[in-house]
Amino acid sequence: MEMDQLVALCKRRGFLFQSSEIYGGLQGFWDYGPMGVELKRNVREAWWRDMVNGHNALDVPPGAPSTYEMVGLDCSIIMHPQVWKCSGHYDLFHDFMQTCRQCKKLVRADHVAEMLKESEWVASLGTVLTRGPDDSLLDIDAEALLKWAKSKGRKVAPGLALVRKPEVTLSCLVERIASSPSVPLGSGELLSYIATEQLAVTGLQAPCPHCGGDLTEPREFNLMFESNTGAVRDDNSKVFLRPETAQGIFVNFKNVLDSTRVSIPFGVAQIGKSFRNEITPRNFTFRSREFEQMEIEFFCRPDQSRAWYQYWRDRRYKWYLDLGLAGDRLRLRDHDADELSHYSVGTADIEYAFPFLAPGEFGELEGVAHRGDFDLRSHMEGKLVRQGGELIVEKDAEGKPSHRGSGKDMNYFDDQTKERFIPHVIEPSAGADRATLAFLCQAYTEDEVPDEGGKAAKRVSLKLHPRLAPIKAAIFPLVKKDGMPEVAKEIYGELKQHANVFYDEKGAVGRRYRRQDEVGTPYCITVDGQTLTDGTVTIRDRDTLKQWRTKKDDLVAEIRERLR
RNA sequence: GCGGGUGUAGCUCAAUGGUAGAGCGGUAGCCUUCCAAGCUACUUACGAGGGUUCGAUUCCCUUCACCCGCUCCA
Repeated sequence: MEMDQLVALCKRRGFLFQSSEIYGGLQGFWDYGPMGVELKRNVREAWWRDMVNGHNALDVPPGAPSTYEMVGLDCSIIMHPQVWKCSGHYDLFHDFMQTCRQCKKLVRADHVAEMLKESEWVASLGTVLTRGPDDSLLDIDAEALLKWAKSKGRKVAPGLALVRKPEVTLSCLVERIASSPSVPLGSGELLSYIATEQLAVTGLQAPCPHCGGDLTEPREFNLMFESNTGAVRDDNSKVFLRPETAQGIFVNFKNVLDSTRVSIPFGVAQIGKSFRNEITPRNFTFRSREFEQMEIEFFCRPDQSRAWYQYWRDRRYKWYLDLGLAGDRLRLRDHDADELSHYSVGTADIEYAFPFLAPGEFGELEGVAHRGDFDLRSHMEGKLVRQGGELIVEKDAEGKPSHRGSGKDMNYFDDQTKERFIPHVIEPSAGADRATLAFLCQAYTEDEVPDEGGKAAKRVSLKLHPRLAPIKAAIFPLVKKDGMPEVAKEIYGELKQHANVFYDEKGAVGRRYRRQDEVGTPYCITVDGQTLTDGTVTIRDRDTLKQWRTKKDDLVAEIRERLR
């Protein structure tokens, strides 16, 4: 399936529109149409029902170490700025980036020095320099540099000023050495000199690790949306739209404990919007700047956390399978150790092979992370960093915490064992929009069905799970006469009390079937001549096209059964 | 943020420096007894702003959005 076809169908049938479309659209923002809003609501409700509401706290679910409780929360989108400072988002999401003016590549400012050490062209340059034991430069051989620039350098560092304008660049370097011969020239300074084309105009410039070209000044790419509270806009009034829903759960940990009588192990669930000012929103709704998360923070004893991690990882994977994502397009991938976040002991991604990705590539639907006690401790003690194997409070130059925590005690007291500890956290964090998109991609089907004359005709249908389908059933009179519409309308009124059903009497019945196929309606109920004599109707299955007769009085029970 | 490509009706696609067409769709009606039938009528577009020009959808500039690559991100 080509993504274009799905995008076209989504627009045509009212699943997804570009935000603010009449004004040309806004990158990274999307609107759900009348069909889309039902679909996404069904995704959310399936999740809430399966994870929270419908969870039986008295039974041990398959694969779970024990029984557990589940409750929900709905937290504000804008929270105290200190929340994001302690969580690490404030520092992490303030990346400074530099662009190479020659090769146009984008690099993180704080990675440049490290990347230069590993750069191919720097290594090549190193072969013509003489170094002392402490890596300082002993001698600058202008002849050798020039020779390198005109041969090897031309290949590995085409953007380097020394390569593009060797004489000009070298003369600046020579002048520098002549003017202050007592100050030794470090290798970093040398790299800057040979990367600088017009010293007088631009000053020294940092070289690009890729091509040696000159980098722009570091510019801030803040991934958190900012706003201000109150009338005065200054640094003190600055607030952020949450980049994840999780922190609302952590900061309410004590409130939940004190108000609900839950005891460990238990999970707190939340569904809500989050915002990230992504540099490059791409791939339909997959990477949006405003998106909805479905997150669980599951609190447990540290010694049981691995078992719970395993449980949630498998439980969440199965959830997608049960709702129709194909096993060969869905995978559960454990992160490599070097890929893990600074706080995580283990993380697995649930990924789907979206059609916009290259063959063999997968996109993340959900991350299931073992977060240890990182989050609760962060809000208790202040922003944490890993040092050796330990998490310690990050300190500034004066030795004070760089971001002070709340100071509130996040310990849990176990009445059974009389132990006091900070619970460990398992976090299954799912994207509602990504799940919705995956279900749409999976459901999109083109097949051939015989038309009126018996010839094969192309059909587009959405083979959505009945729980997810926006419209659960459509009710048609076969023709618009002989009292059929009256009976059909009666059935519609009856069913509408139980499910989102749709009535249609316009045009040929085949056309009405096709229209429902395109929005994924699993069942079509048709009132025909026989209905008027024996009270039965036909039910037509979207995927098999099979039809069978049911007494119209049994319809409510049958449809409800089929929608479970 | 950079480079390349693309923007004409709800969708797919034409034509044009001088009144923008079609197919499909949608709406209404007729007809129609099970998979997009037929007939009639109606409906709807040059992404936005500026410039050149007597006149711009067409040429130029800017901008916005989408696609591909870089980069980033989960």
